[in-house]
Amino acid sequence: MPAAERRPLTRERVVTAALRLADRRGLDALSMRRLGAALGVEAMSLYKHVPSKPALLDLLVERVLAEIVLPPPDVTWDRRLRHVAHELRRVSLAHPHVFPLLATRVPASPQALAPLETLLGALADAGLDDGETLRHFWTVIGWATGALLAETAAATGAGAASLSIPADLDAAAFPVFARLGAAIAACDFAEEFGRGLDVLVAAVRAAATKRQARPARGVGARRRRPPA
Amino acid sequence: MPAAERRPLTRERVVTAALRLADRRGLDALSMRRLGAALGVEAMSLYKHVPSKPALLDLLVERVLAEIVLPPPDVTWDRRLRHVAHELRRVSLAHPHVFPLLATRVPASPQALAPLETLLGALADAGLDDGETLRHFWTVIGWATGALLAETAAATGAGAASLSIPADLDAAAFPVFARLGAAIAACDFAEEFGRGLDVLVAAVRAAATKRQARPARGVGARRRRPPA
DNA sequence: ACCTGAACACCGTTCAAGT
DNA sequence: ACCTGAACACCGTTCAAGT
Repeated sequence: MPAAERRPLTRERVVTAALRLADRRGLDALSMRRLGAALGVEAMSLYKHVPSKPALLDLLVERVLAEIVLPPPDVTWDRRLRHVAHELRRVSLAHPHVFPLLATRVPASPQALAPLETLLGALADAGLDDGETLRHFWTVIGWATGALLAETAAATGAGAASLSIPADLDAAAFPVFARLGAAIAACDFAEEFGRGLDVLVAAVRAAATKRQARPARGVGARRRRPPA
Repeated sequence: MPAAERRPLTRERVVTAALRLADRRGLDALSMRRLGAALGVEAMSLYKHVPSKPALLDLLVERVLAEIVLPPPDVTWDRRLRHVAHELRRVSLAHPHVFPLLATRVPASPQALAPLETLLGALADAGLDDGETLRHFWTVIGWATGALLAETAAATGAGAASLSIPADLDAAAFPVFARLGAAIAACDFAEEFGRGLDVLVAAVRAAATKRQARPARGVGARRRRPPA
């Protein structure tokens, strides 16, 4: 193993090396000791730049989310929504071993929050009120999380394709399952991601259209704000 | 700590004790040594009943999913869909520390697969073709996974509410985020789960209606007119 | 002031030795 | 045949001692 360059250790270098280690050898291989070795340093030196291992995992999440390229702000809301979703898919597949962390830990830095703001903005611009915006935000985020958890698990070969038909499945007790078995096994993740997005964009459009047909009723419009 | 009963150790007792330990003290506290201690036995004795710790975690997932009560088969498809979703939410909140495992590991036993079969059956009965059934299946599963990951994280106090506004958020750079901050913090998970379900049921209904309005086209078969 | 060796309190798992 | 003590190869983290 060639000694790592003697550049001074920084938080950025630590996170970069951690991401590389996780990408190459999986999350289980990411130990403080191994990470130190990859940087040509003792494990204990890492604690100068990172408070703890959980904190390092949070930094990993922020780093990956920061790789998302935002859409130009002047395109239609549905293109912005699709853009963010596809970018999330892109960076997730670039770091499939890390994805379970993305699904589990919440980012706090502005860079990691920016894609979420873009998504919220797209939904608001679709014509949803605040409550509907939040609701559809959760639906999109939740759907993407679940879909990508399945796809990244398949990519790492770890947890099977998130739904595989056991060989000894009782076809009489599980008729639909048995019928769809082939379709499940042959699932084209890329196409399914696009079609799932179609379903959700259509749902947003339907909600917005319905709202437009209704007499306008803002959130809290009935209540009067107390004077500041 | 009272010595556990001297009943003979079985796989079932091991899984039960593991679930109780994870529920009470969190997943991090579930070590083979501690689990052995809870059963009044040495850690190494567990390996007689369970091949490894990852295998034990899989058994934990199966146990929790088996707690789902299936709907009666004779109710409408949308009630069956809602029933399964609400049951998944119920058992998830009964074991919030275990939920990250549910989102990450795929069940294989018939008992754990039964709720999925019910969900697939409901979608097929809604009038979707095979491809659409699978697509909406993923949408529902993905959405529920994401929503419950957020809710269980909030319940364990672990990862914040999956979306919290940092105190120092730049309101100018994150206008929608800042506007929705209060609504996010006050989110009523139970109501939001129901409304998210409404969105997805409506999406299924729309797809089914659209299909019905289309000239019938079976999977891989051109429509053939029955002789008049 | 920075880095680190040794140490502490743990892990999952193996296996030879006990009963 | 079953159980287990000791051991192996690791963990994350602390801290006093070195430079």
